[in-house]
Amino acid sequence: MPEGLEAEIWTRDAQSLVGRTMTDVWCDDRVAPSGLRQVLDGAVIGAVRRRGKVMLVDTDQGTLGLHFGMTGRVEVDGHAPIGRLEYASGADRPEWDRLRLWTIPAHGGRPALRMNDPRRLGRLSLDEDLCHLGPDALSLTTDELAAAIARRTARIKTVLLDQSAVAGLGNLCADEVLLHAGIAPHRRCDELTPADVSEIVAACRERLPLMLGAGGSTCGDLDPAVRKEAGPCPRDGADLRRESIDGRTAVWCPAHQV
DNA sequence: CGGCATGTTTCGCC
DNA sequence: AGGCGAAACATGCC
Repeated sequence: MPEGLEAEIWTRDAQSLVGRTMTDVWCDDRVAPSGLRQVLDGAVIGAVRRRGKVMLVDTDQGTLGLHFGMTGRVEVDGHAPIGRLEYASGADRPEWDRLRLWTIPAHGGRPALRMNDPRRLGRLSLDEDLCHLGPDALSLTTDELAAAIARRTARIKTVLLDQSAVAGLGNLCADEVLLHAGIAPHRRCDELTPADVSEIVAACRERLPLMLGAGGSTCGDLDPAVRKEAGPCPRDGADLRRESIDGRTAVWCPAHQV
């Protein structure tokens, strides 16, 4: 589930934590840097923000970073802003918790911030250098994308998923953007025209805010059911194609994505 | 049981 | 040096 859109939704929800003091921090040491708890204990939260797919909690003692991997999710004050999960049939077992963070003021006895991640591909970081991340997909400009794909020869979808090229896009959003841009996912970057680049940026600006408002990366035209069935294209009714491109499942319409 | 999964990191090869 | 592409990672689900 977690792409940049989910990180944005959780980040917005966690704004309620700003100004609070961390009174207790617990984490799964297998996914956290050593010393994380000691550093953050007693820290005051100054801001909660997002860079690409990463949620960042700024404190007066350091910045905590939350990477969600394939299956990470967040709960704030016992409330999950994204309740329905595509994965794990909604299961949320305590042993999958990777972070529990209590604060003052508190909201009942529950952690103010909790990350749960069944597959444990997610990570926690402290004062991580994120300078390698490219421009954010939600505010992407034509110049930025043109610069990101310049001198690159890989498939456009693969580059859209490269966080150092564009930050925030995951497999679902990349397919959605290309569907609306009318660009086939296997097209090579060096054969895209300026008009193609503009179409991709326009699709980002049009689709990503809509999906964000609708609930995230699973709320596009290519929702999980459509992806699985690979039935008719939601735009023109042609049969969707489902294939692996550079190790990721791509769903696209061979009729209008050229 | 085999295969697949919304992500990143690592490694060999240009 | 840095891009490309495949494999590995960890674990649950269909």
